[in-house]
Amino acid sequence: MGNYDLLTRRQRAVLDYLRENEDRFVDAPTLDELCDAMGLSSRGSMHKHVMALIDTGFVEPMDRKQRGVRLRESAEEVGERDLPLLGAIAAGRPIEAIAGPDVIDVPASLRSAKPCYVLKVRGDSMIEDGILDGDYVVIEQRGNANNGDIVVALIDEEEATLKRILQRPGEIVLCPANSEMEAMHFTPDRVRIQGVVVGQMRQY
Amino acid sequence: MGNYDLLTRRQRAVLDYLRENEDRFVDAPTLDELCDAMGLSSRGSMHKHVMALIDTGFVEPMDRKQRGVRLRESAEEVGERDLPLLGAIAAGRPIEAIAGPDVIDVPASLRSAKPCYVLKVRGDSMIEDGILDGDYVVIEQRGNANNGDIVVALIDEEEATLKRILQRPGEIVLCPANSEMEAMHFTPDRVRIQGVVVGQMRQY
DNA sequence: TTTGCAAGTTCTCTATCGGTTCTATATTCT
DNA sequence: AGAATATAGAACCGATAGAGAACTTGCAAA
Repeated sequence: MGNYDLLTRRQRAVLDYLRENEDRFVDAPTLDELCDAMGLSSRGSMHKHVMALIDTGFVEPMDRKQRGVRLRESAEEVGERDLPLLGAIAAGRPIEAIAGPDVIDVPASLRSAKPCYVLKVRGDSMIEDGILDGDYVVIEQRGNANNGDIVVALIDEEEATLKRILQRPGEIVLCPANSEMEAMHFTPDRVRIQGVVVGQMRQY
Repeated sequence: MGNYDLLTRRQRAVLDYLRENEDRFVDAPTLDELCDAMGLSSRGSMHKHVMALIDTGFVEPMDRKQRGVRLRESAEEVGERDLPLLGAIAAGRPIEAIAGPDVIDVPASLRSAKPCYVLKVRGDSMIEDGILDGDYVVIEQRGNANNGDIVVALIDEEEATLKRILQRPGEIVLCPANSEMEAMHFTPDRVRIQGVVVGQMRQY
């Protein structure tokens, strides 16, 4: 997300105006309307400011789009460290929505630079790796993993599960960390990796 | 960070003014504004003072940027969420200093409102409670605990240990979560509670 | 399909702001 | 007295800002 400090005063003024009047407009405002609102008389000048806001990421690019011109606030108020809390993961079920906030604060040390999200763990299948029922795991979103990684895997496009992965020729093994459970063997086409655990948090 | 003693009186005055009025300015002040505030009439003179502050590292370099007199104060940037990382705790030894940063970023959800600090866990004594070697635990600093809490306990004013606590009349039991270890029994006068685990973090 | 207009894009030109660099002069301290 | 510190003021120039014109493009009405 853009850095507020990089903006000039006028750019900030435009941004502030957009934020404060986000709901006032049915469609996004046109450059002319913005000029009008801010006492300018040159569309070209306003265009320059808006481009600066697009460059810094505060405004959605509006390439050529006409009519109800796209000056939308891309900024969810998601702070830098808030990651989306997608839901709860339990072995053998789809990821399940949970009540409560849909973002969660994660320190930089527990996440990677890549896109991440958070899941709440249900069940004891990884208990011997110290992942308990109720823990939060930080997942780096990617489609591949190294052997030994703990991954979120989607089986038959249907069941999500959190397991340690072993990729062998023609076979993928998903290993629970619970001696009462069995490792599961699949053909590679049935398993899709959705992410890799990079951090974990527990509240007491 | 710059050395305050290297500054001349006037430079110090400017720095003090900047610090005291950091939030008064929406934008960083201009040299002229600073002159105005401090009763000078020459931009050039102020420029020289500010350059001195930049040289000593108190102010961000403002290469040609407009309104560029920005404090480079680390004070604000040390967020509220940094907690002191006191060291490593291993059963039966004093808390041990460790290399690396001495603070660590902890999200609000993993700490309490009371004073907290962080310890790095050494050893497997709490493994069955999902606290592994290398994990970070967030400790709320207090001298008492409820039965069943995981606490940092100081034994004989000497050995620190992380255990689940059971307080019984005339006796305190410290229970590891590791079936290969034995619970330890002490008379209450030998044990001092130093804090209670309220959060936990693990990096993968 | 054509056509007209609304609205985004790209220019140039201009004014002002504000950081930078000078020189010259004063003040303070050793 | 001489060095370090401060101040004033002028000249310079890049950055910011706005105006306005010309061009392009998408949408919709004719």
